[in-house]
Amino acid sequence: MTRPPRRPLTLRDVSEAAGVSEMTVSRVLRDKGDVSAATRQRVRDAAKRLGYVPNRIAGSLAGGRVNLVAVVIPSLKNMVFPEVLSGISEALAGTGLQPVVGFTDYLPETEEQVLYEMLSWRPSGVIVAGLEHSPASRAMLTQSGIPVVEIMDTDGIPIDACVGISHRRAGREMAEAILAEGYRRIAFLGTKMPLDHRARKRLEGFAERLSEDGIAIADREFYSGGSALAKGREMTQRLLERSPDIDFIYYSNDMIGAGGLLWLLERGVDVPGRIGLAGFNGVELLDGLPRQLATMDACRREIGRRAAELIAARQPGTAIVTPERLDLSPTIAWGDTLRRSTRPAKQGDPAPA
Amino acid sequence: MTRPPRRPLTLRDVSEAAGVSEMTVSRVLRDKGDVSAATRQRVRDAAKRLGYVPNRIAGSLAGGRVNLVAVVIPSLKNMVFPEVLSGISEALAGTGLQPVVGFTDYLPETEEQVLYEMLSWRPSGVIVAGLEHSPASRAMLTQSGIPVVEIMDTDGIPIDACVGISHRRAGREMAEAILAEGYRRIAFLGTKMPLDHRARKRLEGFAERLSEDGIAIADREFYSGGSALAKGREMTQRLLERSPDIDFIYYSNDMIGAGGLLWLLERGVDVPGRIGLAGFNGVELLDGLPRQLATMDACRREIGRRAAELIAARQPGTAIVTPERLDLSPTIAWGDTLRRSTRPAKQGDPAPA
DNA sequence: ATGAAAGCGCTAACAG
DNA sequence: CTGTTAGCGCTTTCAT
Repeated sequence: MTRPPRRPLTLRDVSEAAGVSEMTVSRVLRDKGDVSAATRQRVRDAAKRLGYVPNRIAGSLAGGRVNLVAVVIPSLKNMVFPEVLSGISEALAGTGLQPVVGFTDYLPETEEQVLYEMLSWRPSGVIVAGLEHSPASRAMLTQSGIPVVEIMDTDGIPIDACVGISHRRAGREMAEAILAEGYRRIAFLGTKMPLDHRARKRLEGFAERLSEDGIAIADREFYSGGSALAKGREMTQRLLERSPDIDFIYYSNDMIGAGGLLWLLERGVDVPGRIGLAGFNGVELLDGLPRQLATMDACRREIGRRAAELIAARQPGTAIVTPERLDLSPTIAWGDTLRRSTRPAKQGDPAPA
Repeated sequence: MTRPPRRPLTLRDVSEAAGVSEMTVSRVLRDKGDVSAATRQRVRDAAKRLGYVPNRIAGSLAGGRVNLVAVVIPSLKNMVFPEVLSGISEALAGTGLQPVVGFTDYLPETEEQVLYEMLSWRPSGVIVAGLEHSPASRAMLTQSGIPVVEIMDTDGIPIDACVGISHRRAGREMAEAILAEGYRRIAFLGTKMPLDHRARKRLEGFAERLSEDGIAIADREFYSGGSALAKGREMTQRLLERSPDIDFIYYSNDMIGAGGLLWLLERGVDVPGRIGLAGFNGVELLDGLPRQLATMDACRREIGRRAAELIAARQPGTAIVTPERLDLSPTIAWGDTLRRSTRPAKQGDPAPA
């Protein structure tokens, strides 16, 4: 490929083509200040004809305003984040603000670099996943002087503002529901992520609530990498071979939960009679499995939306007062794998074991 | 929340704190030019102590270089794009380039706006999904004078360079395989997306190959929105009620294919004996289903990686010659739902119908 | 309603 | 090795 390296067009080119000052062109292109309809038209035509695209680098430097919002998340592999991003993107559409995304891979050090990188563009706001940051990251965010919204989690003290759910409470509530349905030999299967603070907090809240009823987690196992569905199968199998008397499995996400569910159904195990299951996230993706896995919505899209709205509301000129903490309340989706109470048999149910 | 609006620090602040010229600070911070170890240390300390974050807006304007790569994709809802993005992100890590993502929602007009928006930041390259663009978008990209890589699709003429697969050929090859296995009453189920050119091209190639054997698509149906797994179930059911003699269903994506597969297995239908199935994309997510759906890898991650590498290779200073067309060759993953030839029975197989 | 002048904060290019 | 001088392309401010 060889294309002639053209000098990018500048305001001056348009100004010459339209026969007006650069200033007037600038005014027309930004709809700022009074310009006669005739001039406006000439300028618009010239700009379009030349294919002029303004240089925001220069514009931002001069104007002191940047229409960028930094979004810092761990990864796109974890299905929750694409949805959060969609929410952000949706809410930002029409505000003139644009998301810029960076990934941390759950590494505090990478987060630090990414934040530095993004802040160096002087964005109008930052949305960052989680409340746990390195001291250097905290310092940068605090110093930045722009709105900072920490998302996903509300168990902790936000630097500036936060939008999310309490994962500790989410774990507690699921434990509560499980106990209420009479399960007692309860196991946990999850990701091995020392740095996934939200999964950790869920497990902590979960274990805490169980212990209040004098119950300990009967068995547990952690995994990393690979297809979650397949992992869910394997782990469930190993778990039940090791601890055959387990009557409930709490999974740290819906995908491994679905894997476990499929494995159990294939073996004709009575779910939720003999064994109950629950996951976490409420991934819509799984609607359509033979049975609906019990889960809890992580409010992903709404978190994204609200965080973005918060940033937008804090732009200079907007006098809206915004909360510094938005604690959303996910509710349990009971599905077909948690409630023990009898229900009409469904077509496709395997015979009880 | 009320934080004191601080004046952001500038090079001058660091320069004064360290007792050297702004230029020297600039050199240290960019590791450019020779600076004595002692001075370097003093500058580094001062910058860190003050919490200085350079202003790239100014830097880019002065230096004429922007470390941003614009990535323009339809949406994150379609699972393929998070993976493409991951590939891009991976390949860009370490090059000093940073992806900036924009979404088009499959709308040419939105694409136009997003491109305009992104080009106004004078990025060092553009990665954009698809080969179909509005005339205005084409003009902008051509004018931009920066490397443009169109991804996902190679059926068409790239503006500058492209990386992807031929969806037409993908459709043909799947048709070929299906015919080779002896299926003859073949249906198509897919998304109703007049603007998803890749799905369209797959279907075209597919139908074309069938017709070469004198076979027409026996039935077809399109959907939009909702959970793909559930849609796959519904559509498969309706299809088979309407056309009970169908012996193969080609799905436009793996998720609806998986829905169909689950529905058929629940009913004890012999797959792939009585009816064969195939999807598209090769989503790893589904590894762990009772049967592995036949599919074709869309090379998502690799497309992202190669596109990013191409952009990186075209940066000024890099003299690497890059191809203008990279046509990846996806291969059929036969799974358990396409090959009719007898195979050892697997545990969990339903009895033949 | 339009134009002219003065930077925004940084880096390229040149001096020393 | 370090400093000085000009801008980068736009917007702000002040004239006209």
